[in-house]
Amino acid sequence: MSGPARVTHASTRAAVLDLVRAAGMISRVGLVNATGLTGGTISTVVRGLIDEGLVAETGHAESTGGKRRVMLQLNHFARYAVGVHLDDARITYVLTNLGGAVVARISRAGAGADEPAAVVARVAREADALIDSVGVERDRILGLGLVAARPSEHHEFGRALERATGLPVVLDHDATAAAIGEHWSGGVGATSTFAALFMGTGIGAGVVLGGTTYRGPSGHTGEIGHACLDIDGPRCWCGAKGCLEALAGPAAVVEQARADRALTRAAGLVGGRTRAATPVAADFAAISRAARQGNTRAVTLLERSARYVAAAARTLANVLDLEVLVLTGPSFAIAGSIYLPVLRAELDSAFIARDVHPISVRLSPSAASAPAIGAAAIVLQSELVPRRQGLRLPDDLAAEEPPVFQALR
Amino acid sequence: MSGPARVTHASTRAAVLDLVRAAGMISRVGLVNATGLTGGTISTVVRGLIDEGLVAETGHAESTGGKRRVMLQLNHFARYAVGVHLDDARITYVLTNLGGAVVARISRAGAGADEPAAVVARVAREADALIDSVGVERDRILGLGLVAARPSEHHEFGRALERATGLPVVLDHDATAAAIGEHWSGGVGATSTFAALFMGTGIGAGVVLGGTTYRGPSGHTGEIGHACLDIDGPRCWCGAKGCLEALAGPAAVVEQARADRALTRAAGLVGGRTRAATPVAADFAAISRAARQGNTRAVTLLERSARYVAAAARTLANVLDLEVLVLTGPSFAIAGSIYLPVLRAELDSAFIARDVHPISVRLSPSAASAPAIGAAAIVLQSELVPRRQGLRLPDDLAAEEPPVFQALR
DNA sequence: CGAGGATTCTTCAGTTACTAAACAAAGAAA
DNA sequence: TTTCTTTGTTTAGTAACTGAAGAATCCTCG
Repeated sequence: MSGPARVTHASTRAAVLDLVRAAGMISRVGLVNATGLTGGTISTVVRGLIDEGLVAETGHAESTGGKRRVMLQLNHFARYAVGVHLDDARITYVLTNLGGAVVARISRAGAGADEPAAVVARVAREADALIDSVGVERDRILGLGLVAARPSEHHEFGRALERATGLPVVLDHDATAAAIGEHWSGGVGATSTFAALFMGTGIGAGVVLGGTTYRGPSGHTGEIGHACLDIDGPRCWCGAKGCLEALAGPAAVVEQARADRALTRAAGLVGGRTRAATPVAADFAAISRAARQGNTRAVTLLERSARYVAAAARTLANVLDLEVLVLTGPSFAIAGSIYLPVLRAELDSAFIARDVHPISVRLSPSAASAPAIGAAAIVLQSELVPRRQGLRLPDDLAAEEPPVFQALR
Repeated sequence: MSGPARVTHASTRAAVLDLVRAAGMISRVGLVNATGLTGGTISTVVRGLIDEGLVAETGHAESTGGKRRVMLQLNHFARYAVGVHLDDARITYVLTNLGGAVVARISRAGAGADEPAAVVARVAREADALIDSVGVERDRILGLGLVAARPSEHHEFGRALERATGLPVVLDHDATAAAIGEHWSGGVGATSTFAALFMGTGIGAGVVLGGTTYRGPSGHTGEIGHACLDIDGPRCWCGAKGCLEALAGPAAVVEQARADRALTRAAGLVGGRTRAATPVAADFAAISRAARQGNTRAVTLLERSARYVAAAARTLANVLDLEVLVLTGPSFAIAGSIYLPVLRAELDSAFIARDVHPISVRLSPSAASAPAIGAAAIVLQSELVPRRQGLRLPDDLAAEEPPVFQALR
C-alpha cells in the first residue's frame, strides 16, 4: 500500500473539528475533499464527533445528481469557555460558546493594588457568577483563558486561579489572544497568514501563519510597537530610539494633545488636570471623539499617528508576507475609522507582494472586547485542536552524549 | 501484523536523519531521548538508514556503567547536491556533500542578454563539468538547487534545466537559501528561530522559525529591505518612502559615495565614469576596501548605512522573537566587519526580549558563497527531510459546497 | 575469574489509525 | 419502472508505532 497520509495534525479528529468550525457548514464529502482523507475515515471520525455532541447534522444540501449531502455543523452550545482580560483599569469577563460567540459578559473595576490572594478569590467569584448567570453546567466549561499585556507577570496568578476555580487556565498575550479570536470566529480563512494589530495603551501584534499561531521561542513575537521608524527619533523606554510606540502610540498622541492648549480645552482632556484611573485611555478616547466631531487639530494629530502606524504595518506585512491585517483592541475600537483608511492606502500602494496577492485590511467587529473573547478562543483551541506535538528536537544534543569517543575497532 | 523489517514512516525517518545531521554524532539512546520514540522504533529506523548508506556507525561512547553506546554519524559522502546561484554578474556553482560542505566550486561570468536556451545548455554543461571534476557518480546527486534574487522570473528556466540535466531542480530565493544553508551546516541549533540577513545589491532576509523554513503564502517573506525607517524619507522603487534599501542599501551607499568627489577619487569608483558589468557591487566593494584602509569618509558612509540596517534588524528581531541573526551575502562578505559591531550594539541594547533570552548576532563564515551553498542545502533538505504534508485546508470551503440548503425533516 | 547488575540494542506480538474496496442508500434521469 | 450518479458505511488489510521481553555488552566486586 502506498498510504502516505499519516497526518501531521496532532489528531485527525482535531483537524476535522477545526474544518467544521472554519467552514461553518460542511458535508462529509466536503471534509474528504478538504482533508485528503478517505470517506471511510471521515465517516468514523464524524460519528465520534456526533457521539460526543460536538457536531450535529443540520440539514441537506440540494442534490447534484445523486444522494443529497448531509450537512454538518458545530454544535455551538455543546461546550463553553471563559475569557478574562486583566487590564489596569478593568477586568472583563466573557463566556463564549464553541463558535466563539459571546453568551454572557461582565466588566468590573481593575484590581489596582489589592492583595493578590484577594484578587484571585474575587476573579474566581466573578467568573462563577458569569457562568451561573446563564445556567451552564460546570462540566461543559472547557477552561478559562487569561490574557494581559504582560502575561509573564501573571503566571502565579494563573496557577492560583486554576486552584480556585477548578478550571484549566491558559495564559497568553492580549495581542495573540485577539488574533486567535479573529481566527476562531471565522473572519479570516482557515489557513490564512494574518496579523492582528492590537492597540491598547501600547501597540502589539498577534501573528497567525498559515493557520497556526506563532508565538516565538519566548512568546515575544509581534512586538511591532518597537519597530523603528526614525533612527534619530525620541528615546523609548525599551532602550531604542524612534519606536512606533514612542512616536505614535496612544500615550504619545495624548502627550502631544496635552501640549496643545486649545485641543486640551476642546476635547476636555482630564490627564492634564486630575488623576484619573487611566488617563491615557480616557484622553485618547476624548481626542478620538473630538476628531469624529470635526476638530481639525485632533484629526491632524490622529492622522499623523496613523501614518506611523501604517508604515509599521507595511513593514510587518512585508516581513511576514501577510494576507490579512485586522485592527483590533480598545484604541482601534475608538479610533479605527480614522486609522483604517490610512493603513489601507499605505498597503494598497506599497505592500511589496501586492501584485502577487492582495492584502486585506479591516477593522475587527469586536475590537473593544477582543482580548477577552480571544482569551476564551485560546481555551477552545487548546482543548479542541491541541497543538501538533512534533518530535522534540533539543538544541544541545551533544550535551546528552558522553563527551569521549574511541574509534571503531 | 509482525512482518519483518518494515519500512518506517517517512516523516519519522526524516526526523531521525535530521537529528543525526544536527547532532553530528549521536547514539540510538540519544535519539530515543531526543525524539520521544521508543527504542524499538529507533532501532528499525536506524537500521533502514544504515542500509541506505545514509548513516554509519562510527565508534563507541565510553560506558556509563553498562554496554557502551554505538555512535552514529551522517555518512557525508553518501549523497551530493549541486547549488547554482544566478547573479547578474556571475553564475556560481557548488557541489556539496550531505553535510553541506563544499566539495567543488566554480564560478563563471553571468548570462547577460544571452538567449535563454543557450543559457540552459551552458548551465547544464557547467554543472556537469563540476560533477565530473570530482568524479561523483550521477545517481548520488540528489538534485540541483537554483537560487536568484527574483526566483519567480526563473520558473521556466528551472524546468528547462531539469530536462537538460536530468536532475530534480528546486528554485528558491537567495536569502531563504542562505538561511537554509546556515541551518543545514549546523551553525545554529536544530530548532532555533533565526533569520539570515542577506545583503547583495538589495537587502532581504531568510526566516527559519523553530527549525522550519518560513516562506509565507507567496514566498515573499523577509522583505526587510522595504522596512520603513523614515516615513518622510526618499521614495523607493517599491512605491513607499523611507525604505531601508533606499536609505542604506549598497546601491544607496554607492550613490552617496559618488556624490563625494574626494571619496570617488580615493576609492577609485568606476560607476561614475564607465559602464562596468556590475557597477554597484564593484563600487560597494571599493568603498568597503577604502573604509578598511582607514578612509574616514568611507567609514562614515558605511557606519551610517549600518545604523539603518541595525534599526531594521532590531525591528525584524522584535517582530519574530529571534534567537540568532546571521549576516550573509556578498555585501556582508565584504563589509561585514563594519556592520557587525553596529548591529550587535543595537540588539544588545534594544532587543525587546533581551532580558528573557539573548540574541546572537554573527557573520556567516561563508557569506560570499552563501546563496550557492544554500541552494545545495535546499536540495538536501527537500530530498532528505521532506516537508510534512499537513492536511489541505482550502480557504473557501463554502465555495465547494452547494449553496442552497433545506431544513432537516 | 566469574557472578551479578547496569545499560544498550533487538525482536516480536499487539494496537491504532489509516486505506481500499465493496456495499448500501437516496435521489435524478430515462 | 430501470439505470445511473452521488453519498455515506462497513469491512478486511496494513503501515507504523508501543511495550515488554530478551540478547548482547560492559563494569564492578567478591
